[in-house]
Amino acid sequence: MARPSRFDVDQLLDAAVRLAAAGGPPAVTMSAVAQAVGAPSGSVYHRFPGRPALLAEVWLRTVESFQAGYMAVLDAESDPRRAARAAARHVVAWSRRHPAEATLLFYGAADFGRADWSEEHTRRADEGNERVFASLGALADALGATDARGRERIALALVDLPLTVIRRHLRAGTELPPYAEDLAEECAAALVG
Amino acid sequence: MARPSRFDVDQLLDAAVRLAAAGGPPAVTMSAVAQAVGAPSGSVYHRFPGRPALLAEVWLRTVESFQAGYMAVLDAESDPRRAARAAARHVVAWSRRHPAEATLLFYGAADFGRADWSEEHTRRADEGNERVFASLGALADALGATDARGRERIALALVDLPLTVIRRHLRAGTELPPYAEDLAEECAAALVG
DNA sequence: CATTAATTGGAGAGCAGTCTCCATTACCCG
DNA sequence: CGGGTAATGGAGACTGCTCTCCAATTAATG
Repeated sequence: MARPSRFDVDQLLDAAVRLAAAGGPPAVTMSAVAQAVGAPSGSVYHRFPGRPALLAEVWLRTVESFQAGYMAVLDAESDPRRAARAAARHVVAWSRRHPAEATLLFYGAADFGRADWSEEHTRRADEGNERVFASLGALADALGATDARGRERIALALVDLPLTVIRRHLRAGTELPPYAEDLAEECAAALVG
Repeated sequence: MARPSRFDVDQLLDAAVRLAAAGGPPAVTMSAVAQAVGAPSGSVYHRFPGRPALLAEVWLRTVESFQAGYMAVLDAESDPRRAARAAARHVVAWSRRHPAEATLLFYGAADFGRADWSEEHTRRADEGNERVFASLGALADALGATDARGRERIALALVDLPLTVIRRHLRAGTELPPYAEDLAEECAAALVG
């Protein structure tokens, strides 16, 4: 029906992810993305109404991809202790497979301009978080963690700590060692008790 | 000898810390700092040769203040297990006392424009890190952690994990609960073994 | 009181990035 | 083969930030 597109949304988002991983969210400028794929800036504005929308999509696509895999792992295992270990491993394995995307996770939605997002984008972000929060809460119950402190300890063990293992190496610029998955799993197990 | 200054370095850095905590490093513009203290932009350039130097000083003053207190705690206690617990507690206690500064720790030197820093600033950053790394290495030895993996686990327990406890709440916007110090200490103990 | 030196105060040049606008291009369909 | 449609390609207005420059101000000093 019309002229075929040379630049599709995912191609632009991929470039944006690379830029963000290399230089942080501020490096994701409309012109930089355009230049990265060899397009004029007008083409970027054809796909995204503005920079806030582009940043929101970069963030949401990354986080939702991470969360989808994470929750799949949580739900696949019925024994809570084994689910906990698998979850911790998964975080590291996912980051190993998606290094640029993992880098983005160490920023927050705020760094991607959440304040300027559309209501729709904000809602998507909140819903994703709530879903993970709910799954994690159910697992915490199964593990006998009843109060806020116990739940926090579970969240630390299954999400934050594995991510931190990655972060140490990204920060230092050293390569992720082969034992990273084991380390995350064994630390998670130690914290879950 | 001369006209007295209305705006001193620390006053400008304090404002910069507040801006960075609220809006991330990109929010620390020369004009924003000037406006925050009620000065014209020229006055900021009188104290700092440019934005890279300002960002470097903001980062280094914060990190060095954190590291000084941290190493004092590590050195004050000779029993390694007690030192470990005290260190974890200290990270949380320091962050509670310095919420804005703690927020900055979740960025990296790269986000504060390390690539544009002077050689002097880069050196200061590296030296601080090496000192902490050395102290932590000594403690790891005392705890019987010999290989890279064991050392990494110690670092996770004594630095990254306590910081992560803070980060969860800063991200979510919830207040730091009173049990945070205990939680960090008990998690660190569990990881140190 | 005049000199001197450090500092303020602010105007504005230059630049980078966002976003608008619209002519042009290329494909699909009847 | 020509009309309709979706996309490109790029020029340029506008905005906000960095940084320069220099006159005006203020206090200590001899």
